Amino acid sequence: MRWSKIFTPTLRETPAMAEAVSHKLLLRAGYIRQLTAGVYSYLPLAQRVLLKITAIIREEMNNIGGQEHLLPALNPAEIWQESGRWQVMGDNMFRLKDRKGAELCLAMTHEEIFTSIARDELRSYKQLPQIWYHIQTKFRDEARPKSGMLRVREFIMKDAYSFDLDLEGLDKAFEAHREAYCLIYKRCELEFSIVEASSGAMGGSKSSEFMVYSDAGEDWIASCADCKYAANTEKATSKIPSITDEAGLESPEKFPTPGVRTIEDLTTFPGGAAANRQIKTLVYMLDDKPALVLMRGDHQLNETKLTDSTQAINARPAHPAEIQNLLGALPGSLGAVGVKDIFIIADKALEGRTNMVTGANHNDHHLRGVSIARDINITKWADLRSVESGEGCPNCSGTLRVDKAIEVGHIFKLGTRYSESMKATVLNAEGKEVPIIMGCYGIGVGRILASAVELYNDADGISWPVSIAPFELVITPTNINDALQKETSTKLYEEFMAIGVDVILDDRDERPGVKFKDSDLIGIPYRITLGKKLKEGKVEFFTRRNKEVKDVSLENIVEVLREAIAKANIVKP
RNA sequence: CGGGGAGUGGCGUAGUCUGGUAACGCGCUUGGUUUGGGACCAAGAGACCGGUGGUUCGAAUCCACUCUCCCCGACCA
Repeated sequence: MRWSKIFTPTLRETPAMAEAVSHKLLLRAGYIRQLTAGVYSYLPLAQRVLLKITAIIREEMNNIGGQEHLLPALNPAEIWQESGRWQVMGDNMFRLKDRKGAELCLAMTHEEIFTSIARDELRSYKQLPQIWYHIQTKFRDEARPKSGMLRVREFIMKDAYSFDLDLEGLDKAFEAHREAYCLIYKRCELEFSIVEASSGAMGGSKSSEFMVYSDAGEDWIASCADCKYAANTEKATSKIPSITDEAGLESPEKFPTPGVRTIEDLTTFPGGAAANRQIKTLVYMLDDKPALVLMRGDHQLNETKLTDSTQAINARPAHPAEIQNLLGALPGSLGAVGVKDIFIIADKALEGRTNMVTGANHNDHHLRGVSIARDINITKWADLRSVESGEGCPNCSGTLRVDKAIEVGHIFKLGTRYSESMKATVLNAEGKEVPIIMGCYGIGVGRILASAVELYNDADGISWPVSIAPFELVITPTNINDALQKETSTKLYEEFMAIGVDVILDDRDERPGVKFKDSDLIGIPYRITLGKKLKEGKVEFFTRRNKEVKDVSLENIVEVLREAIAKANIVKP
């Protein structure tokens, strides 16, 4: 490719809308343009990167026996109704009607479609196992797209589905994907970690996420330095010191607390209590049914844990009016003592506690001397608490830390969640009809691209890993009007192309500074510069990542470059 | 959905409070001089100021409504 021909609209200034580093750089370097919130056009540079990422994914998926399909993005409502997810997906699904009024949606994921193919076509256990995948555009009507490519409404995803006769087969498929994913991320040079995660609306038992630690991420990961424990905070548990209470009063005692609205207020109020001696009472609507959620005063509720433990599809905090109606008081004075006929779920950290303080369901009044078991009619106990940095590792004596991360992949053991609801069965060796055991395995292709930029950038721009860079090498004659430079650079360019190096020749009639700035911004890993020393048969070899420059003779330059990129495990798209 | 911010040539902004017919930098075009880290000089092109309605002799500026985007939160296979 000649630079004079490629469309690379680089910008000197960053568009004001961008916040995340990857978003700014991808815009500035001419990779992407935004069409509307959460929807981007991938310009030629980005497309080159995407093709390289998907080539790596394809190779590793094919290596574990994956067979590539390409499934529709436009789906009829019926198939989603069959699995029950037409409702479950709620507002996150883009829905539309065709001219006949039939309901359709834009697929968010493809369990239903792949399962329907399996149901229609797989008859016998002899046809198992299967691993099917595709790389497709998916749609999600995110409430708030953000951070450039990291949270979008239209995105490219590789998703794979495994079909097995039994759980052993599923375990094997799951493990095969785990290993393939590790190879994929390694080859993209992403530093990642595998964490336990919630399965959420996907259903199924076990799920693992592949996370890239980055402040641009949206997930919080709890991890232990002393052992291998790592989990998304929506799933993570921790050890915390137990608290010994005094027996306290015979029965709860109501006392006035004018102006007290928060846990914090009550800790300083005369006759109040430390946060860890308070019961925080939250009111949630779980699928439009009210529930009281009880937490220790100093603990934070994790809503994913709440929905996971109650099987609720939608959970939202109740509105003040709903709360007033339900409990007769407003937030700040709420409690569960004496409450009947309402679902009450309590965090395990409250188990066995006595002599606590909580709201009295009477504005500006609280109760002291509350003993959970004696005074509150708990419907269900569950782990609802978000773990915090500094708490104890659940697996060893280490300490947990909590960091932000970008989710770049997620693998699930689905089991029979879809095969049962959609009746995808095969006959086993005994001639008995059994549901197919499924797994599903996703990779966010655009997120790999964005994560790589988040990980590899500096003041001058992007510094791509060689394996996914839009070009591996740029040849830069500092003055294209110099006959020797022009001739030599063209010769080198053709030579590198002939041996399969992905090279771009910067044949523009621009000042050297412009060329250097552009190639640094775009992030091409290696540059060969032809300048004054060319007359002595020397060119400059520049490494983008560490800015190292060395003079190399013309005879050796091909070999030097070849060695440099040999280390990257490159697949040609 | 709650809170905050912003829409002015391609990009970044000023102008809005205090109404008088749009300015600056970058980029772009042409000519010339330059050529190792985003050159310089000169001459140009390019904006009905997000939209609709209103107030006014006159609106980018004031008022009402509305659309869109960004950020925080909520939400998020």
